[in-house]
Amino acid sequence: MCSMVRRPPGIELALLGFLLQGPQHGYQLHQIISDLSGLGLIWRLKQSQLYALLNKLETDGFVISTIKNQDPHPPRRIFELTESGRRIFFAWLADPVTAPRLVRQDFFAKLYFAARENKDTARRLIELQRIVCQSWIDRFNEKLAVSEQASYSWTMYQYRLGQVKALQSWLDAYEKTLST
Amino acid sequence: MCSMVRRPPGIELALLGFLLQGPQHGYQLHQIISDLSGLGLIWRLKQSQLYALLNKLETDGFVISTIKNQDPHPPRRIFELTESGRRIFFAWLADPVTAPRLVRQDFFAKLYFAARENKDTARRLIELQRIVCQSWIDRFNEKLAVSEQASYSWTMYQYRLGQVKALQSWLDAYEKTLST
DNA sequence: CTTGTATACTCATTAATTGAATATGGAGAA
DNA sequence: TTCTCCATATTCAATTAATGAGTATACAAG
Repeated sequence: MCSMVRRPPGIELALLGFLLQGPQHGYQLHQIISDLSGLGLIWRLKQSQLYALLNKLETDGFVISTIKNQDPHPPRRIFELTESGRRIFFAWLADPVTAPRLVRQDFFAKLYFAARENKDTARRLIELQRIVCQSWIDRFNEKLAVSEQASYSWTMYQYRLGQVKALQSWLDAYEKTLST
Repeated sequence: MCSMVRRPPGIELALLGFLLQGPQHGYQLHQIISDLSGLGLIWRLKQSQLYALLNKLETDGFVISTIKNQDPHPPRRIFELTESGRRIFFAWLADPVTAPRLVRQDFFAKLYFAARENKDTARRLIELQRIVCQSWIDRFNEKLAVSEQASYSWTMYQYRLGQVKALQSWLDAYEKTLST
């Protein structure tokens, strides 16, 4: 029974993010999060999955739902962000991701919401992520230094170093577009 | 009951790969696959998970297990590759991965076994992956061409393009080390 | 008048993951 | 010696997650 505080995965935080605009029902949220010009590029989830996530968020107290009858239309379950949900969302938004493999989905989800907030929020996120990115570069360089040249791990770290360097370039380029 | 043929995930194929060397028991396989200078850099799995995977592989007929008593030591369950298992492994090994997100784990697992086979196998894999990688670059360029500049999807594709280009550079560099 | 699609959510089943349980031998410390 | 800790080797029950189908209505198009 050691429940502690669950750290919801990025996709749940994204759900919270969409509820900032105001209460929504599940079906609506599913459409929004599946939008192929937005987070649909990052995650795809089935309806039943989405409702499961919303249930968890409600158990954690990050959202509350109320049934709203729309007779004769099917009744809607409206989800609303709680104060606790708002807090955890902004905490998540302010933090860079801690591993390169989280960039593709989690970082870009954060960026999505940061950019929709305002340029400063986006800039702050990029700044922090740049620092973390630099630490990855340093770490991989250290790993390379202690790996036998052309060994499997050396080869692998060469690749990973290349990936994080490409990320760094991208962060630089993106930051420039924000300064205008 | 539409079972069809299950396409096992990369980690199961890796298990088959380790059985090429000869029959092994689960505990041994767990140690081998967890080796931090090998596939342990890519995947980490718990013992109980490993046995679950082996059970699936046996159901599919890719391995067969026999119990071997080692009294008074705990009995071992020895796993052996079947002909069908060997076939599916080499088919997997010969194919490049079909999506950028599969490079980090699946492609590098393939490379691990390809390189341990011989240089030609590795070279063939790299060659094929280069072709696929080029197609990713083309695709992202097309996406960029039809995306509104500085839109979210444009931004995202810029990033993805950078990543696959870095992969391409790495493939080039790695291929050169093979030619010596 | 019929077919198809959009709305809106639930549920039972299957699949995957987890941590713990089991049971023994051997190494090293006290 | 005796105690403790770690390595060996696998299984299992229990929790969690994922999937597809089911339900039921409205509305538009053909």
